Amino acid sequence: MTSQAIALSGARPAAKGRRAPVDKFGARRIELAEAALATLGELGYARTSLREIAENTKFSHGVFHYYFADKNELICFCVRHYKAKCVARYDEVVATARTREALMAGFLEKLGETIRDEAPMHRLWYDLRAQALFEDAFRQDVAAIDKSLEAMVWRIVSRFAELGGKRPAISPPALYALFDGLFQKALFERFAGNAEAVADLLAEVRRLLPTVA
Amino acid sequence: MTSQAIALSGARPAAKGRRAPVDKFGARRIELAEAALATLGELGYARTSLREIAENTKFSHGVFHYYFADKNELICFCVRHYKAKCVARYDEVVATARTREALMAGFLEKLGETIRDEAPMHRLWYDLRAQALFEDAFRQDVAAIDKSLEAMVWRIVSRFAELGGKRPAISPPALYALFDGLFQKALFERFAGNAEAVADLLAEVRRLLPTVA
DNA sequence: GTTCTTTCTTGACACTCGTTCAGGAATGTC
DNA sequence: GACATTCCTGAACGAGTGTCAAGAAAGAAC
Repeated sequence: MTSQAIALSGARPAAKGRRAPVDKFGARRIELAEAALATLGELGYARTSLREIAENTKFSHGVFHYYFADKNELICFCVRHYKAKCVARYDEVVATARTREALMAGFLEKLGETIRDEAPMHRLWYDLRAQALFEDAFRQDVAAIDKSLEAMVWRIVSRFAELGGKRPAISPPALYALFDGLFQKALFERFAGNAEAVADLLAEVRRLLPTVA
Repeated sequence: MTSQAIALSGARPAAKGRRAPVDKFGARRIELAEAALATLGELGYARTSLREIAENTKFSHGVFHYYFADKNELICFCVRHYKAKCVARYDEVVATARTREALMAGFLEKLGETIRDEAPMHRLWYDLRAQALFEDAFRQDVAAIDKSLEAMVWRIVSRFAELGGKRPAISPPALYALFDGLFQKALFERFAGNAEAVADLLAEVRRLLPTVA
């Protein structure tokens, strides 16, 4: 449900008599968003035009204006959609792991997977977060996503502490700052061509986790 | 000298017989960069055009192309220039402080000052760092700045530990990740209108510093 | 004062952008 | 079948972009 908390919102502009049974409109929005994510992750917010998004798609660029009020709404929807799926994945690890070791292993695995396979999505997120420092339109969505990520990290570490009969030795914001900072660094180095970036990140986290919980 | 390490570079395109005595060219570059920083910090990388930069200036927009190869070089130069000054300021605190308490106080003071008075500069830096995830042209400069910031934080905390007869309990990358993450969060909240953001940051750092060194 | 170089202004060029909208295609409903 | 609604296309618009080049202005050298 945490993953849903940041996923919904952004209903259609003037939905008057829309039937709920099968939400074709919502489904198409998601389809378009997932198609847009590929281009956005490749070029970033500023360099991506709706025309370019549409070109990597079977649709024309006009469709995007039919389903989204403007470019900003599209991008917010995309990132929110992606990050919600991310959070859900980590939460599954927390729900499944029965021992400290299993949780550590599961966490590191997901971490490695996501930074390896979905690096473009993550850089889009950092791009959006930076834009939110300038543009009011992004702030609410970014704040919500950031909050959900902080909560997710806190759930992981809390559970890790619990499985060891301990308590986290650090505040939720500091914990998130730490992990997010390390993640950002690894992401940057990965794009800079450092092949060891992911391994270094995982090693650092493996070393750090037991010291904070 | 650390502040210089990231400040230089970017010589004039085809400097053939330029006299060194008084570097008018370099001085003008700095003057233009400092003027550009105001607009860049207000609008961010993507939304700022050279014409808009020039409008908040006594110069015309053509001058910027006379002194800088292109928009990217201008922006890199601006941010490098600003961050070099930042590092120098913190280093002065480290060099001056004679006790743990003095170092803590000096560090917190500079931290508060800079996030209060120079928030637009900092959001420009985070913007540039995000762009570097997409654009190769920024990567080298961003990596250099990031490295210099990590080293600066390490010098502060090392000295803090030393003054207490201890050693830092955390790796340089993790330390920087932690502080940078908290700073980013505070910056965001400040722009989102949270008046307590700066105070919260300082409180968190005050609590955290003795636990890591 | 004249000449040469450096510095700066101005206007134009060639694009790209988000957005709008008239109209056609597809789909659903009776 | 016909009609209504929803969905989608593609052209057009107006605004804005980085870059460049021609030449004016300022300064230095003699």
